[in-house]
Amino acid sequence: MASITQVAKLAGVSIATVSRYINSPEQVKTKTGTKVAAAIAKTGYSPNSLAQNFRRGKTGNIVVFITSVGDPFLEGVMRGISQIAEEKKYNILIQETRSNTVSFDEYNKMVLSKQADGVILLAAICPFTAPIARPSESKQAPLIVACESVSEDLANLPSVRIDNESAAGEATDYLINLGHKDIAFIYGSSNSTLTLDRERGYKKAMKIAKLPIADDWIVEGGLSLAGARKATRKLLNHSTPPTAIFCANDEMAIACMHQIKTSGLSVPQDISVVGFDDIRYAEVQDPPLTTIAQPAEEIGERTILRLLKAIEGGDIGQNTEVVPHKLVIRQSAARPPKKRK
Amino acid sequence: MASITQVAKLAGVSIATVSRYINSPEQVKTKTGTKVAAAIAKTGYSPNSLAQNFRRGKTGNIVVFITSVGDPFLEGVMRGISQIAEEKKYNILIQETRSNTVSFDEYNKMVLSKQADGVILLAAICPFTAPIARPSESKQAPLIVACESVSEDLANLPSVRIDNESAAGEATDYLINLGHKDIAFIYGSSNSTLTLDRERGYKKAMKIAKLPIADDWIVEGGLSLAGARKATRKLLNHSTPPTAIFCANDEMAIACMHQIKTSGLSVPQDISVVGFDDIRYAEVQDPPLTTIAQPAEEIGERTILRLLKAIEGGDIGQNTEVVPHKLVIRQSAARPPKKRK
DNA sequence: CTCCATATTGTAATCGTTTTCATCCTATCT
DNA sequence: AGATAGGATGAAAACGATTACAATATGGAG
Repeated sequence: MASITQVAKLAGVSIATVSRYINSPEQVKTKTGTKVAAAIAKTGYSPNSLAQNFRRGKTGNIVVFITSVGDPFLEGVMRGISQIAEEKKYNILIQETRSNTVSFDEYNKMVLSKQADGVILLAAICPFTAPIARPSESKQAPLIVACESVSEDLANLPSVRIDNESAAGEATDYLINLGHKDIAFIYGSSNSTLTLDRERGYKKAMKIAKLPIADDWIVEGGLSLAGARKATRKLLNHSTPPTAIFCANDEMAIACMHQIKTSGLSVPQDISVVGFDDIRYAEVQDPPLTTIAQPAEEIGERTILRLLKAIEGGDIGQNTEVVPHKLVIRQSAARPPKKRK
Repeated sequence: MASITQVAKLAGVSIATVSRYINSPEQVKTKTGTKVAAAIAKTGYSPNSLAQNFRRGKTGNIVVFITSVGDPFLEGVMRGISQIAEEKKYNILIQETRSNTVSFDEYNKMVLSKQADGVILLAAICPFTAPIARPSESKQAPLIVACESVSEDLANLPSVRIDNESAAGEATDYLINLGHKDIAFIYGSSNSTLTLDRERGYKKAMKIAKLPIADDWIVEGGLSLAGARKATRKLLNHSTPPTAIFCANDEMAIACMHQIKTSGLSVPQDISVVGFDDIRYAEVQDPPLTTIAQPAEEIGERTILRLLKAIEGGDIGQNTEVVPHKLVIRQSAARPPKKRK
């Protein structure tokens, strides 16, 4: 409520002095400082950050877009992001996109209109609608993509992620090496390029192993528990059900395992399950879930470091930074049952 | 980059007209409108929201403080909040507090300094340090607490939540009615008043049933999987282990079940487990977790509605709004084993 | 064609800071 | 004591939008 003018008046100094006292106290004489401090205390003054931001031309905020809170995978990445941001005195704000379709332009505008100094797209399922003729094409706002990969047809956005395709290939190979031939795949959503990458990896591995890829063994799990359960039921009702199911993320794998057990079968004796992401719930499942681990915290750190470099005038680059993944072997996958059919 | 001045110059009109064209197009003649539109397109102009916010004196943002993304419980509450906010044209920003201790004053200042029009504290574990002599005591910023209850010694903050104490009592009663006498409790953290409420409910129910409350049957689970596993191990190693364990939230209950099974016992045949919150992972556990469900979405809606009323000048009130909870019975709790000792 | 009401546009003040530049003071050196 | 360097302060411009008010244009009625 109180403005700097009132503080200045009360302290008997000019507003410039008050401003200096706040932003660089060493510039003002101790004696004046105490007077100002007293006036601030008395008025309960707190700088109007709207005015500050306006004047300074920056907010000190970085907005991270996520699909929704409550996704355990985000935790590690956010930790990496927040730690660095805190050191560098930036404030992290998270915004949920939910099911809203947000175009690339809208993200860009967010920065152009100064609502944020930079933007991170974190595993956000968003149909990256190609930008309509961008006006000042030269000026790309500081924006970086984490975890998600970006469709080819769009600008070559800078990003940090694992090689989802290779990782999915490894997971599939693991199942193949265990002796599985009938391997199904539950993908997330056709909006999620990340999920599509994983599907590609699965298919490639199957093809290399010369194993059949039945169309009806690739089903959509909608990235949700309910969706994955339904998908699993569909697979179990198949005339020749698979002996292994590879799920595009852990959330779906957990639901998948649950559905298998509910149907009276056991994991991994009857059917093996492999997930992706290694969320914290994976290892406390029964059986503990075999999955692909992402270096979440490292991804977060690298992402924000590149973004900050861009914000502070450096070049963010156009390339995709690939970080290593790891297959974490637990107990949800084993050799296929001897007898079949 | 481009400012309203440049657009005005290019369109051959005054900045007032440009402003009007953007904010209330019906006030400007169609012909002028097209000129302005052309200029905007050409310059790629996007209003500087820093200037807008400054001038308008509000941001249109509401900040929700949470401890961390990745907590599945938050999902429902946030859905409720976001839906209403969207209708009312407010923007929801989430900020993680992590382990940082944030004082009440800091939240208050956030609004006073106009960074947000209002603040929601959502299940945020924060030591509500009492405000230091508040200056303009009269002016309480629009701030409301969701889910968490607030310690007595602090100002009577408005809040929306379930009756954690009663709910915990019901859960405990449920175990007692099943025939359990040796019931342990895993609490979250001594920082979390919400957890303390649940502990109180547990103790009260035990006392009413005249059952012993052994001190070493109340252990800290740290609100984490790892912490709860450790706590469970401690309970299992007890000279007379409990036949039932009530956990202050589902996350810990899931870890608790896992630890019990890892130790070669089974749930619920050997030990019953009950959780709290009914996060989405609860029902896909093996066995599905019996727990207390909160009407998360409703909590979110009520919270934001009250906050918006306060922002728009109404009175937010000082009272706690209590919404109904529900015991969800699944398969993680059963009668205690016949033989004991 | 003139006049008036109304629709449209322009001028300029304003929001609360930060910051440049000029001014004034103080202390040190000669 | 006088000169001067440098530290502390103040005056005022600037940031980019919104908006009250004034000015001008437009159109219809008489």
